[in-house]
Amino acid sequence: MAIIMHVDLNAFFAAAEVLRDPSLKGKPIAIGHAGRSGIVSTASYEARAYGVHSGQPTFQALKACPNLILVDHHFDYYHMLSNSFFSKIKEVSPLVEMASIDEAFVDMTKPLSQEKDPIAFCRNLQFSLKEELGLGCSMGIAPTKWLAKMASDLKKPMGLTIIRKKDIPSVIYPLPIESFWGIGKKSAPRLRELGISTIGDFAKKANADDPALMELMGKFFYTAKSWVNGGGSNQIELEAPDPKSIGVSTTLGHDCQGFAEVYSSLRSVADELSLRAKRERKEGYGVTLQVKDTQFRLHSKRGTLVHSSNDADTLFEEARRLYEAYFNDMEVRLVGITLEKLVDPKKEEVQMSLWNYQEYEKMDKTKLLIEEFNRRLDSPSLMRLSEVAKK
DNA sequence: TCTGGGGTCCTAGGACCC
DNA sequence: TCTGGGGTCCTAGGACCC
Repeated sequence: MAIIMHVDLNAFFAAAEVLRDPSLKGKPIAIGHAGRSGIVSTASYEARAYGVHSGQPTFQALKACPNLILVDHHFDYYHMLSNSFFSKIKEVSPLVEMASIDEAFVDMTKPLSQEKDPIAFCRNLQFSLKEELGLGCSMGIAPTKWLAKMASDLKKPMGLTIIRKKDIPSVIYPLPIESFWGIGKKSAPRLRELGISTIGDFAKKANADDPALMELMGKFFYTAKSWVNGGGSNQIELEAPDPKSIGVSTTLGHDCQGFAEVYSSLRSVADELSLRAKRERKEGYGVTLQVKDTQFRLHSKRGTLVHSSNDADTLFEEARRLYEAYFNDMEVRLVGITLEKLVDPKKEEVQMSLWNYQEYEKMDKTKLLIEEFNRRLDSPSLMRLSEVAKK
């Protein structure tokens, strides 16, 4: 049987900021903008003690924790740290799947089969990640990816949880239905209406093929039913799949009505999208314009290009056409453009990517990463890029 | 001072064809 | 007097995740 490990970096963005600025250590911090539409993306454990949590508007977080230190995102730096994390994991097993910037699935079947004390082996890995990268993590070990993910969520921070198939009824079934990975805040209340308040309640009804439950969940019913019975994938996806879409959106400084008011924002969204598509070396045929109204409802309209493109003017003109045709009378708080039906453009000369992978793969030490990041922050090329993005 | 931004996948309904 | 029906492709919206 396969042994799958899920590794989840604890409060990753917050931990990364503490590494850059050790004076933040032990303090309540949150990553996010302080402005009108800022929300918390990650809070340190010190801040969580005050009730600060991700997804919370920053003004509410500040109300809950007046000493809260708000720190802006540094995504390029997080990606560099994340790469070091994955390199370190790959030293233990080459079968690593990047589940997100701060999560990995690892097939540990082979490395652990040779170990007398598998638990000590995993603890060692956990401590060396902490020591060498300065990043704490929680680990979940189980026969499937879903169970490993559920396991790593059980103990945080620095948890290590093992779930065997026979442990499912005692460990997983008592958990509230809200903790089911794959069931979110829309479905959970509907399941509760059916009398399902724990994962065990779900398993019981699912195994009886309860018609109301099947109707409610659609195709996902079969996947979820398999998961709670110890089934589901244990396959590690080594290659990141080709992206299916690339999108850029921005919340406006104030609600806007009419094309003239969103012109400059839409222009910078198109420019940023073009840059990103070019960096990924993708062109697309589908251009979707997205807007959010003042009631926070999302609307979208799609256009199709005759020739695939990632040209900023082409993307902008298509977005403008859609905006004027469908949204000119709407009061909007967000505009975005997504490029879809992606294709690889004809081979061009190899373009240097913004972050040279080879370069930071060599740098194992966090300190070097930080120095490199800070150096790049001051570099003129990056300044120019951020200027472009602002226009 | 109400509520981000990046994605993936699924579904319902319409257009179109035979 | 009643609404064929199956298949495919496309679009908009929505649920979910980090």
